[in-house]
Amino acid sequence: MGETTIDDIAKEAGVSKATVSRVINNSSSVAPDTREKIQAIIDKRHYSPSAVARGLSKRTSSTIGVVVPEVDNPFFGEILRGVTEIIDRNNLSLICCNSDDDSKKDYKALEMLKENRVRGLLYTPATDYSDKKQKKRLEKLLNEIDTPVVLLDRKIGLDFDGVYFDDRQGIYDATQALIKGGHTKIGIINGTLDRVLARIRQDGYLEALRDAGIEPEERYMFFGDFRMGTSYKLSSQLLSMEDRPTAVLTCNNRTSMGFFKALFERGESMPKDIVCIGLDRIEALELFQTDFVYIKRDAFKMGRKAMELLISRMAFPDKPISSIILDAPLSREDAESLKRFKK
Amino acid sequence: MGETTIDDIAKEAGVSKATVSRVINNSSSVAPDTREKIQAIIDKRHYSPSAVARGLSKRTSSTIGVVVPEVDNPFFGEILRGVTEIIDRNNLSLICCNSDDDSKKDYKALEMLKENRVRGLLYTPATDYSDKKQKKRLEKLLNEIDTPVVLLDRKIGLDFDGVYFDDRQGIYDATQALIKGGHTKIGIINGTLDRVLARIRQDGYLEALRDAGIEPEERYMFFGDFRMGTSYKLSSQLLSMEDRPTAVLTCNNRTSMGFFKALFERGESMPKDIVCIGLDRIEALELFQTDFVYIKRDAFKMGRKAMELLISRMAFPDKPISSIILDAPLSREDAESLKRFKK
DNA sequence: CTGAAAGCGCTTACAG
DNA sequence: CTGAAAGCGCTTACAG
Repeated sequence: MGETTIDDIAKEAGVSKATVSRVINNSSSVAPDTREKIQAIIDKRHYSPSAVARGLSKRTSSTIGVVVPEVDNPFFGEILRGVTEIIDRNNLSLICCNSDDDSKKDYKALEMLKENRVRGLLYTPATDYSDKKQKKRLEKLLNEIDTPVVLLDRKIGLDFDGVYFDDRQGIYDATQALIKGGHTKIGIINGTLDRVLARIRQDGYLEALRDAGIEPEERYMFFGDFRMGTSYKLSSQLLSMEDRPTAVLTCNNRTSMGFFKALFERGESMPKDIVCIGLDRIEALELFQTDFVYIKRDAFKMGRKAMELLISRMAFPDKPISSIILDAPLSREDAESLKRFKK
Repeated sequence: MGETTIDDIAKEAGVSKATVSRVINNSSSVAPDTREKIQAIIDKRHYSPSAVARGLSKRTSSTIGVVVPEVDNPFFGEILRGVTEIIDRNNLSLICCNSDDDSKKDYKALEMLKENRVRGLLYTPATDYSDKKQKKRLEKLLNEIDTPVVLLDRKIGLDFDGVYFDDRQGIYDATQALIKGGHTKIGIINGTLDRVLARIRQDGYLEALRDAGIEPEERYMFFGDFRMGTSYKLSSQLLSMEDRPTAVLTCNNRTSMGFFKALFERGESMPKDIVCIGLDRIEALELFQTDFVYIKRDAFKMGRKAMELLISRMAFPDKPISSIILDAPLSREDAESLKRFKK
């Protein structure tokens, strides 16, 4: 029988579809009794207007696009939960893309979102697009989408709104806490420095060392790719060094996992044999490793903030570009906990 | 300047928009040189046709709807990764909804998907809709959406395609493995039995006990809600029983977490003090609890299979309804591992 | 308060 | 091989 359309309703009610449209949208005034009659028919037939027809007609859509690099990483899962909460509250809908940290898929997702004429875009770039040509191309594409965009978690030096964590400060504080605990040989398992995420973290680490008058040692710095397997290998190397660090920073949740795997495999434990501060919570780890201190990033909040920023941008297209920086504090800052860092 | 439309391209090329449409869609033949000319203009202007206008015109869309109860649960994260993989491969797009296991949000999501005239629907019901009236209402809504639907992970007794895990068999096997290890007092931390997910698991448990001639003991059965906090409480109760079980089944990943939290808090360990088989992997747990045996469900595969089933349903609307049952084997079945279950 | 008409950006028979 | 025209299901000035 096909979907019921506004025409069907209009006919059954004996009015024009303009009038039906008015009651649907509660726009200009409609005589109370015709409104009721129309509403009754709508209810009876469970009619709901086509969002796509409406979108075309109004030249605007109510769908938001989001692209994340790893849907199955709890960090992004939390972000998505935050995003969907605000989406729901505003009667929007969400087209969700997974880029798998692959720039090809990233482009493809963006193209798709462009075709879908999304009303706004939440975007976590798959890579840094540090190559100038690539960046130009990305910028062009983003502009073609011609809709507000809010960057998520990863800066790429383009002029868009964004929500980020203060990872630099987080790592700085962590490093400092370790130093205060008496450590001077502090290792770091990071990503390669051509990724801005890694550079920022490295900066926090180096700065804290220098501020404490400690000369950074290159052999204590390990650069991988934020994946567990790589971190596992690097951590094994680190742990078997002759003159190894007494404390280690692991720069994301996957990296921490790799580190602990390597550590436990050696029959060592924390903080007895070595101390570690990680970036991001690892829930299951807390079951037994109750004194794991980590840099706490509230991804749920990031999702909410980003979506709110997007909505505000949609409302005020001309307001100045803004970046929201969320803090990334240590999960514990009480003296009690920090004492455990003592060498 | 507004988005470029098919009209702009047509004018610049000096042809009708019908012809432009033909080159975009590669439909009927177009003279090679006009095709090239048009394509050049399209490329130059980075034109891509509006999916919404096309959808309206073709009376069909290329977007799929998905509703999951917890975006931030790794289990559903994996499912989404599987889904997006097939989505990408078929040039579809995904509208993603999070129901938070709340039937109000569930309805709302479905309504929204209906308005968006999705081409197909992957649906994990928030609740069982076991109330007859509720179920009728849900069925009606699902039918109004008037599009193929594939149920994910949760059966609700409606006549749709679906992909499920064989949890009953999984729990059966787990129970049997414990029995073979000499256990007769086997506890279970399950969800309330008005949820079909819990009933199925309970069935597997009871059946295995009976098949072994063991009389099920009510006091060893605990019914919560599949959340960690609840499981923690129930597990604490179980662990402090006078005549407590020597082995326990935990019926999802959150439940296992709650169990281990309670266990470790008591300073007990596994398998020394008690044995546990869980449902679903807990990656971080493997860092130290390397002998945790669990019922393995490949959520990534479930996502892929479900999306493939949906596509095949879209292609063959009249084929008979089918359910795909994915197996849920023990993570280890070697004698070596199972030996650890020995009482 | 209400309707006729134009328009949103496409596709697709139908002619030629 | 190509174009004019109708239509997809809505919304929105414009009249009345």
